[in-house]
Order: sequence, then structure tokens, then C-alpha cells
Amino acid sequence: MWVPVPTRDRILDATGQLFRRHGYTGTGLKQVVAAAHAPFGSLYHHFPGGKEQLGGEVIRASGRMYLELFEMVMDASPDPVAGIEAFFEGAAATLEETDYADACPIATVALEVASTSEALREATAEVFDSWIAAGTRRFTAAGLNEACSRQLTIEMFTGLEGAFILSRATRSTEAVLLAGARAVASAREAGAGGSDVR
Amino acid sequence: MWVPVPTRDRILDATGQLFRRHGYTGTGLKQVVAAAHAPFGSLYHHFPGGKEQLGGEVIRASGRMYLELFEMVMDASPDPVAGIEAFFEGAAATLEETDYADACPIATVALEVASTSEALREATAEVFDSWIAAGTRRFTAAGLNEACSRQLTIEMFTGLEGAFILSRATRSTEAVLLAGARAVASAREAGAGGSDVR
DNA sequence: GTCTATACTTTGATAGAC
DNA sequence: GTCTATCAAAGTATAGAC
Repeated sequence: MWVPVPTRDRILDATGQLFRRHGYTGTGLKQVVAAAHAPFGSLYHHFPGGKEQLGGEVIRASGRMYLELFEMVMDASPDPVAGIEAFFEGAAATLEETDYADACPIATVALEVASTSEALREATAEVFDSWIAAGTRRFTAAGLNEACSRQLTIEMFTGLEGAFILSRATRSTEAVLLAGARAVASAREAGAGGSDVR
Repeated sequence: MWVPVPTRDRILDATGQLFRRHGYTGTGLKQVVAAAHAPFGSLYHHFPGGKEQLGGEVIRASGRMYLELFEMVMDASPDPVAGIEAFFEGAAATLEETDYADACPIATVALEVASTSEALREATAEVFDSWIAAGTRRFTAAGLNEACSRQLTIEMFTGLEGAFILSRATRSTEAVLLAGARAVASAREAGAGGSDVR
């Protein structure tokens, strides 16, 4: 049975999509309501704080969704190393499928607002911190110590984010694939439970 | 003796500065001419192609400048590994000095235009390719084979770019420092001429 | 080449009827 | 809660005097 999607959620979804491809300043509110099939007034009814409030909620929602994707891929893998491999391979596949449009849901916005909106910058920082915490938990559970886990996690997401920039610009998955291989090698060396006998 | 800076160059410089902090769509042309102390008409006299032409030239000029910085740091270092270390340390220092504003001169713009302007996307791709070529040259000269050199270079810039995102968002140099350590370790393992006896 | 004035469009935001 | 009409400001771009 079909259930209508609430206006507020449609606006959130549409904005998230637009943010990925056009960024924060590149996305107009009129564009948002058109994509969300919502009347203009509804936007300010649901988000009285205007574009900045909407931006903050979209950043947090997008960050949460990407975190869930990460957890899901890791859960579906036999061990953390295989999980990392699958995560990067999935990222590369998505890039190709979407003509290099869908990479990190908040990276573009994060760079745009880093020096222009303290409120939004904090939202992006919280998202990245939540990813780091989740990765650190994973690797700690696999036997690594806290410091090692955190370091490995940051290297992994750092490599992924940077690779997204190069891959989208050059329209090639080379960077993402290399970053994935690098993350896998680091995880294996750190002893994050590869399936190989050691 | 003081020599006046041509209007065209002042516009290019000012736009480059603004692009770093506000991005492409976030930078208005009125803002540009104000910062460059240039009359509005001069902008269209020197850049008849409007904002997109200006953007393209700024991307290429900024990319060239950052490449020169890389070459300079590498030249000033005893070996490639030490050069990488110095490059990342310099990046971290600049971040702190500028309150996390000045990182990669074209990253924000690269993500913004990747799916919105083919002409500008190509400009960013050319810049990244030029960096990769320069790094590959360095490591090849240090004794690594072509494939290894390219891989190491991409991993290095990929790590730097991703670390810039996390560092600017969280206002911490942790990610850049970790990415630097990772690049140094990779270069050393690959055999890019560390000063240590092996 | 420099500079001013202006045209036209889009932006974020608000008011008020329903 | 939904929707339309409208505002002031900022956006890019152009014309034309000097």
C-alpha cells in the first residue's frame, strides 16, 4: 500500500540530491521546491530558519544515511578488511553509474561552508566525527587498540574523500580504486582481521 | 622600485583568493572587482567570456602556483621522502595560520563544477593531471618505476585533498598530519630514497 | 583600457488568502 | 498546512562615455 511522503521529507530529500551535485550556494530554494513538488510557502513553514536551517538538517540527515550505508556494508562482510574493500568498490561503481555525480553527500557543502557559515561547518564536523567514531568502533572490535583504530579510520575516510575529488574531476575511478587498495593494505598491516593466515 | 600590478592580474589574484574560501558560485563578480580594486567594466574587457572564462583561468593559474610550491618544497629537501614530509607539514602550518581557510586552491571549485560546467571540470582535471605528472616525475627520478611512482603520487595528493576536507571541517590538523605520515610511510616502503640505511 | 550606469534575472525571504 | 503574489537585494551581463 502506498503511503504519501510528507512534504517536509520530500524537501529534505530533494535538497540532499541537489547539494551533492550543485553544492550549497549552487542550490536555489526555488529549485528545491520545484524538485520536491512543494509550494514555496511550505519550505518556510517547515524550516523557519530559512536556507541555513534547511542546510543544517540536510547535512545531518545525509551524513546519517551515509553512515548507515557504511555500517551495512561492513555488517555484510566477513571481516573489516573485506568490508573496506567492498565499500570502496561500491563507491567506484556508484560513481560510474551516476556519471561521476554521486560521491560523498556532504563533501562539496563541507568545503563551501568551512569558512562562510559556522553553524553549517559544525554540522559537517559532527558528521565526520560520527563516521570516525563508527569506524574506530569497528576496528577496535576487530582487535586493534583505540589509537590505531582511529588512525586507520581517518586514513580511510581521508583517502575516500580525496579520491572522490580527483575521480569526479578526471572522470576516472583510478583514484578511488587506489585509495581503496591503500586502505585495505593499511588495515591488513594493522591486523584488522584479514582472512589470510598470519 | 615599485611596479603597478596590471588590472588583469589583480582580478586573477583576487578571484583566486575568493574561490578558496567561498567557492565558485559563492563568489560574486561584484565582490571580485571590489577586492581587486578594479572597475566593473574592466572585468568584461579582460574576460569577455564572463565568469566561466575567468573561472577557468583562475583554476589553471592557481593550479600552476600550487604545482610550483610543490616543486619548490621538493627541491629544497634532501630526498623525496623528506620533501613529502615538509609539504604536509607546510600545509598543516598554513591551515593553522589562516584559521583553516587556505587549503587546496581548487578543491572547493573542483567539486562544485564537476557536474555543472564541463569546461571548468576539464580545467580542474588538467590541474590534477599536471600535479600527478610532476609527482610521478619526481619519484621516477628517485628510482621507482613508472607505475609505482604514479600510484604513490595519486595516493599522496588524494590523502592531502581528503585531509583538507576533514581538517577544515573539524578545525584540526589531525587528518593532514596523519595523511602526511601515511604518505611518508608509503614512499619509504616503495623505496623513494629515504635517508635511512636499508 | 578605464570607468559609470543600467538592464535583466535569480536569489532568499515575507505576507496574506485559502 | 497549502499555495500565490510580491519584495528587496544580489547575481551576471551589456552599453557607451571618457
